[in-house]
Amino acid sequence: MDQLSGLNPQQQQAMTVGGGPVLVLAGPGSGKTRVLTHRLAYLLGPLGVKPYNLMAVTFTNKAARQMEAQLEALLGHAPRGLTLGTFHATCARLLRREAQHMPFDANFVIFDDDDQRGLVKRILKEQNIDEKMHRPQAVHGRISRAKNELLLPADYPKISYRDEVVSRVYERYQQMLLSANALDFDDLLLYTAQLLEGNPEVREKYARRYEHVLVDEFQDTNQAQYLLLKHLASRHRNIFVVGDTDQSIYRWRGADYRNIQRFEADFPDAQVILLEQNYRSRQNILDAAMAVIKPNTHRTHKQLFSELGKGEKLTVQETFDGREEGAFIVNTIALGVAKGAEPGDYAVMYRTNAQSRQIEEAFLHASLPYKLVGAQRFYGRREIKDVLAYLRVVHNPADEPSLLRVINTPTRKIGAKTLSALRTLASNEKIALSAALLDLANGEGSQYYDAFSPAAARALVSFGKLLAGWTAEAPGMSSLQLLDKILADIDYQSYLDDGTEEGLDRWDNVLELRRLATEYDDQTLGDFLERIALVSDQDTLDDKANAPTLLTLHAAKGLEFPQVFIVGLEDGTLPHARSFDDVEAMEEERRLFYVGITRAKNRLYLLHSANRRTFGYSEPTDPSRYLEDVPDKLVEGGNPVLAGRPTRTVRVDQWAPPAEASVPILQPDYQAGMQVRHPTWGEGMVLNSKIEDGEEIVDVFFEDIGLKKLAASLARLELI
DNA sequence: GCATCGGATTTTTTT
DNA sequence: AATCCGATGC
Repeated sequence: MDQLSGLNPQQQQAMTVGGGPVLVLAGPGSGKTRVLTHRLAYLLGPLGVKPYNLMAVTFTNKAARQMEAQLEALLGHAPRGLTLGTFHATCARLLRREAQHMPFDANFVIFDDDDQRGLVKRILKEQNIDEKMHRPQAVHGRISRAKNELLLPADYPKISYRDEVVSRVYERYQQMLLSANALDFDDLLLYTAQLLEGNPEVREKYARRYEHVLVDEFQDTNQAQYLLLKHLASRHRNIFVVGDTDQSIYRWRGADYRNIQRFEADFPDAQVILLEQNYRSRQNILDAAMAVIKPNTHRTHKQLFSELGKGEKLTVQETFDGREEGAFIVNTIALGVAKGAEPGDYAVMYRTNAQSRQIEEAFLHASLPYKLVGAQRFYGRREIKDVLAYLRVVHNPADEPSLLRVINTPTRKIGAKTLSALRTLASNEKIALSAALLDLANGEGSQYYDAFSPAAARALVSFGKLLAGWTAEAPGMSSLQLLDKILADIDYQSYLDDGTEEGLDRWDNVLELRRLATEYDDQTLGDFLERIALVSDQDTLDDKANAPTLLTLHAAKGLEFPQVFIVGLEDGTLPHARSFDDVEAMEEERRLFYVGITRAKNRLYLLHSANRRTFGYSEPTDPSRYLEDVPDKLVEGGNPVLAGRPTRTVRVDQWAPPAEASVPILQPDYQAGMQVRHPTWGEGMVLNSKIEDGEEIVDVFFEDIGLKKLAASLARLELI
């Protein structure tokens, strides 16, 4: 295999550079991921490094999976034993392995956002702190920030009264997490960094093991991540990091692009390699990107260049309001598709998740399918959280928040009063709530039975029996079997089915979770739960569906699309109003815009709307100040935002739908004669397929049950 | 113990 | 606009 094939000289240099610290400064589209994968292949192949001695960290699981696949293609086989994953997943694995050194045990659960906020809330209540004055989210934000900066509760600076409160809550928060045998996202990094810092034996073990450490998106590492990398590389000093300060967009969660400077200071012998050639975008797009990022301070200019030609000019368009913005997008896509573009070529990017709704409505209205990136949308749902909470309690009985969530869902007549009695009992006996419940499962034989009123005792006993049953059977069951048993035991389907459409939707979501469990059925319950806790938004992206993608600018990092819309380019939205009074935050907003621009390969649409609705009120807006930095000559018809030009608001509503747009823009994926397999009905033959209301409807003849009409997007058909 | 209603509050971005 | 919270009534 010629490993050097297809790489430019700088990329080759990065791939084959000798040992020691290496810093690759890579502009957008310069083939960062390619370089990382090729370097891994180079180390594993020609240099003969064992997979076991390599670590590569990425920011999303998707990126990790992509690298894995490319690596397999380069090597001809899948390397076994390679440490490749996100920071969080890698740390979680390490902590489980080293749990004997930690104040928690190996089957800890990972608390998500909701759990974290819920915990803070409980503490605020417990300590009689006014939630109005100290918003749970804000308090948690400060705690999270402290952890990212390696500040422990004891070291938390107490300058103001607010600090005093945060510090008190922080301390209790850590206690409560430990007592639930739980870690939050930040803990995964913090504890790992602490372990490596404080325990020389463990540090040596891993520092010896990892002969090479490779890091993607280095500009978005925080202090905890930096410290742990430093320790991991302390023995061999072969640390290879790739980053771009201009794409640093996670300052608010502790990321510190100054880590790049820190790296150069800590490793003065670091070799620096610059990747400037862009293989993604047309030159017009790169010129716009450079012009937009230029006003930022403290940056070294990168001359982005492309050999793909100038390409088409950009479109800067004002619409009347958000509704028309959606209509403009949908019309433009319909027109483009009618002229031969693929629906999947398009992406729509926005600053805040709330903006997606109106865009979705426009797509729904036009019966156009779309893909929405965002894991939270699924995993944050009540029914999903409920079911996961059951699994979590069985996996880790110490998880009190989950226990409290499920103990009365569906309702079992265990209300506030009974709960507080149970709590009192548990704290008097110094046992966990779950332990008390498991004992109560013995009915009248339980030593705790008489501590409750007869009705309360009965309710607790029956729940205790359920819990005891699951806990006893779980070890011999797969996640899927356990899930099914729980769903059946609590009759969750009838609980959800309240006769409304929404109830059915909720049950569908549970079935979707069940499908996910099927995928991970060969893994342990702990792996399954961890997997779910650490999914990133990008991980939910379905590459196969040929439909436009809707996503936030943050979620767009690392991705590319032939045609890109960046919408809501108004002062207050991008830059976001919350950033106005902070110079650094404003620079980050600009970088966010830059990241969005550089996602586009061929065509870029910049949209702003004269009126924007927030909190239910529609208000006039000003175009984003960043639009003024887009050079006149790069924009079709000139940049309308520049002084002296009349605005040209289109009223899309009044457009006659373009004739071409009425052509169905979906092409059937199936055609008559194809052999397919359905998960329940087995093999069959496609008799016909057509597009109806934006859905592909396939007629399939199954041997056993005959003719069925199926929606291609829902039935999980598999081509044979 | 549970359902309903009205009012307040919310939106930045995510592993 | 949508969700969350607390108070009220059953």
